Amino acid sequence: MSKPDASTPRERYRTQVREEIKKHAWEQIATAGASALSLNAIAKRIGMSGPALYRYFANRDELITELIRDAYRSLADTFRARAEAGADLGELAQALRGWALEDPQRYFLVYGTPVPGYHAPADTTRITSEIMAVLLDACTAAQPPATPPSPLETHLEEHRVWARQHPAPPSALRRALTFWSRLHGVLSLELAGHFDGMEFDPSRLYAAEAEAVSGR
Amino acid sequence: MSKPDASTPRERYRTQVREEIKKHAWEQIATAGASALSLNAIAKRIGMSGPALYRYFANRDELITELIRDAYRSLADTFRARAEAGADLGELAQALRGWALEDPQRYFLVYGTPVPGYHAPADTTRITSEIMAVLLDACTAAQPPATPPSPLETHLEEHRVWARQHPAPPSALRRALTFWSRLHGVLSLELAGHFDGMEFDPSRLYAAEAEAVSGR
DNA sequence: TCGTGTTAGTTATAGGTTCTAACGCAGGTT
DNA sequence: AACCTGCGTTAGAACCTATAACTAACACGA
Repeated sequence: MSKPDASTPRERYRTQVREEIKKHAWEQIATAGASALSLNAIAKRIGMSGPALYRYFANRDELITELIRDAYRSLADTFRARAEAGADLGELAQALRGWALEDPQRYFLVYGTPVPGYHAPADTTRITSEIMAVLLDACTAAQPPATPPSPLETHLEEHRVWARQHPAPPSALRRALTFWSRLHGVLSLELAGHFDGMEFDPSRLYAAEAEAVSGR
Repeated sequence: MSKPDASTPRERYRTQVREEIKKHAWEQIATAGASALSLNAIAKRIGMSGPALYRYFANRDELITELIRDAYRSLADTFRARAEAGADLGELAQALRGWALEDPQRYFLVYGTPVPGYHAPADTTRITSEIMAVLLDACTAAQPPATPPSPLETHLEEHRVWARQHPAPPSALRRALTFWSRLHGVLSLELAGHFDGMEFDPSRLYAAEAEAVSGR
């Protein structure tokens, strides 16, 4: 699915088993959440006994880290694909929602409650900045009507290291952040079921926020 | 803290122990998150052996449910207190942020990743609608410049059961929802550490969103 | 004051988890 | 063909939730 399956048959077998483990892990996460992920249960379903799994993942955390990495990778891929197809901010917003609804637990794995001790490995930041780059592209393309920069925008202009070398104007920096935070706001409340009792349609709220953030 | 401690000394002792259990549970959650909450560890720290704790809480879920209820109660109380002190939307936003930063894990317990099987008990919805009522009051007070209702606003007007009997105009319904979702968006990203690498000040973004949602 | 029922605590136990250790064995490597 | 690397096994330690059975202390009515 990702690596070109190198050299030795040993390695090929190894990555194949790793992939199968991850597949079952995703199924388990989708139904019961990440906290209920059991290495034992996965091993048994694959057909091998408990500890064998530790040949492939050092521990539970490493498996989850791998899943998080894959989730980020998946989001970055769909984002980039849509962007290369010429998507504007509104379409990116829709892509984000589609990706989230496709597998809510995957969304929560990335954007949900973090476990206090855990720190993401360095290479996930590379993926997140890839996502951010796509977003900044789209925000820069969405030409804003020239207005005097807000205090927030000047602050962002002074702290723009997170945008790497991207030549986005301050208004685009602000727009990217609000895109992210507003859409995540609606999405996470919806996926967490906080709109459940209420009878309105969350997609309408999402659409309104997406429109507001795409520049009227 | 809540109940007036009724009748018998047995009951008083009982609620006292329950309260101590919850106190230790909160400490544990604050440092290691809700998923790492261990009844055994709590019992030992209190000075009694494991299973004794089951006299006070039927199981782990019931304890966590109780904590969630308390968290909701706490948020509703601070919200209502500020509202009764004449706070407008901007001050409510600040109160929300203060409450969240005070104990991030408490915030996540309420607004974080839900466990798939879990369903909140009926009486928490009463608390949430109390919070919503305060919010709707403030949104109605923030007199919007009369504009033609957006599609979202007419949709909300047609599905306003979640607002109970509150006489908020459609624009206030929309404002309450965006208040909630936008502020939650910034807050949850910040608390989850997604802004960590970036060097800008999240409180500035929050302030900007709070201002935008309070009606310029 | 003396039973009697309730309740809080105990230990023992069952079944679950992650993860380590020690071992056999087969397949790939040389 | 012989080696040896590495996969999978079982055993077991140290946790966890939760139940069962039992004891001790307390509350209260006769």
